[in-house]
Amino acid sequence: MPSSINLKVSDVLYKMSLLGEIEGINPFKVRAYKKASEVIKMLERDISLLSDDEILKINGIGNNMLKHIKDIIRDGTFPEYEKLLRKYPISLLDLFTIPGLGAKRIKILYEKLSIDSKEKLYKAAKNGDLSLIEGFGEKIAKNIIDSIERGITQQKRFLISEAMESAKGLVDYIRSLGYSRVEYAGSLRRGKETIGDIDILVEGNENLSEDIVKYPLIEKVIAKGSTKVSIILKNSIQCDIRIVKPESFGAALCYFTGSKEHNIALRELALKNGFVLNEYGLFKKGKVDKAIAGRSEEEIYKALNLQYIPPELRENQGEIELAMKGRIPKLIELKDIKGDIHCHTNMTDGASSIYEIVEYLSSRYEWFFIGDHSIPLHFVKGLDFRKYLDSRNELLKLREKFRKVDFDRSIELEVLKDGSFAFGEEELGKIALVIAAAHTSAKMKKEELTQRIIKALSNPFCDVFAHLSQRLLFQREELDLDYDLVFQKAKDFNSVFEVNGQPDRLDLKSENIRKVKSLGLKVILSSDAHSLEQFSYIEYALKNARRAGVQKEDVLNTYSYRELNEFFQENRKRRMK
DNA sequence: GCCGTTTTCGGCCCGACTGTTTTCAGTCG
Repeated sequence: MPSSINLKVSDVLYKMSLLGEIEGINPFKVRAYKKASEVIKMLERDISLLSDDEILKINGIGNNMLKHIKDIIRDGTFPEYEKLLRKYPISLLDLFTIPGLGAKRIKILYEKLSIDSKEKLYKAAKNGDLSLIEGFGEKIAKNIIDSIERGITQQKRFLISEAMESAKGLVDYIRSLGYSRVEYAGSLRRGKETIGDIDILVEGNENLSEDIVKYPLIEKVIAKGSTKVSIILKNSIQCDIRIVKPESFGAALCYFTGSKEHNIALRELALKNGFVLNEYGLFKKGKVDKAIAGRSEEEIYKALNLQYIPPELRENQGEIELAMKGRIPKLIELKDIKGDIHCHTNMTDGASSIYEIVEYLSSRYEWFFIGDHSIPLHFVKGLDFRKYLDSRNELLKLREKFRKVDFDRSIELEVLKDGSFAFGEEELGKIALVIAAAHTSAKMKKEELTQRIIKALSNPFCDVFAHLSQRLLFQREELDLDYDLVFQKAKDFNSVFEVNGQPDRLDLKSENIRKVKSLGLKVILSSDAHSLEQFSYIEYALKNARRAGVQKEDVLNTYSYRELNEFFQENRKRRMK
């Protein structure tokens, strides 16, 4: 996980890049600051603990940047940055969040009208002061007013589920117009935790733009050309639709899937090999009329002598080097998943009855476990042991009727403040699958909290540990735990961590899944469904796991029902010794 | 400011769209 010092360094370098842009320094310097900011943000290890040599090994960081970084770690700033801060107010950077405003225009606004905040900008636009400046016409002023009034900024991000729903709606609409090849790209396709905007690719012709802007859920059309339409939907998600020809579809899909860093690395590799790569195809240098590849992504990677790289791995985090050596892992796929372990019925905070869930899942999976919260979570009617047993017996009776599928009752068992479980040992032995989780007392000291979790993991009956970090995206920070210590101890207990697919949880997050995998531990994916529709959320857990490079054999959902139960029984026995 | 199977200097991804113009700069992804 990025340490707070990494985020600080990354933030200062990013601000430096923006101020540098305003100042008008060499654009490649700007890019260097941005790139350094980016890689440090993604860095897993605490940069202040790395040696100079180790830092210099990071791609995008040279001697000058190293010096800046060390200054920032020590002083929180560095001389070149200070110099620009004396010249421009930091509040100027807020203006970058307004679409259509970049460094050049921001500088002019500041120098000519002393505008250094959204408030001043808004007033000036309303008063018509902007028209005093050459190059600022009516439309720009209107756009500024519009954006500020509606709070449309470029930094807003969305849960993947919200973005996916919007994307599917639009894709269906375009298909209904008679276009058959329509795909979403961008961070949605890469399965990122949160999504900034939606990218959609359509094989079609220029007539399509006219039809697209008739989509009823559009709030605003930003741009409309023959190959690109940009819109903002009513739920304020921006959506870029690209219209491409069949011979370019693969190249465009690759290009618009990104990430940007992956693309740049691919293009640089292409150049080294005497090719030019763009969204239309892969071309021999100087012969841009005839593409070597472009119809499919596979074609392009192959022509670059690379193994195919799944979208989830395209972050320029070493995947290109792996692909050169043919060592891209075969990632787990949806079809490998045989069952789910974690959901909620209407006995606690779910929407459906046990029967409805069995009926729904019996046609989808080979096996499944139906869970529920335990005491002492009274606010969601958590089950006591008696209720667990009774409802389990009710469930098991349904085996008669649903013979083709295996199922049993799990429980999301509360980890108490001292790390013990809400049920005693004798009771625990009678529970088919224990999913330990903490929902309360998060405000403990880091050391105490860490010990609490470790104690829970050491319990012989801790079959699975659910949503470890307790984060809720956009709402709640992750627990302040010593994660490395927790994972280290987890190795001793052969613990299994859940990868929760609720779009606001996605917990473990992919960085932590990677760590757990590297220790040789298994994970288990879950939907944590609270309604029938939410069982599909396991796909978000899957995406998260794929981004961590997880393979079929790392994931217990790929086991048969028998193998799975044997695994857990083995684990319990071993821990009791 | 970074980087090197063409390089320690001279490159650095590149095309689409908008707005304000009259041939293009700025922004964006």
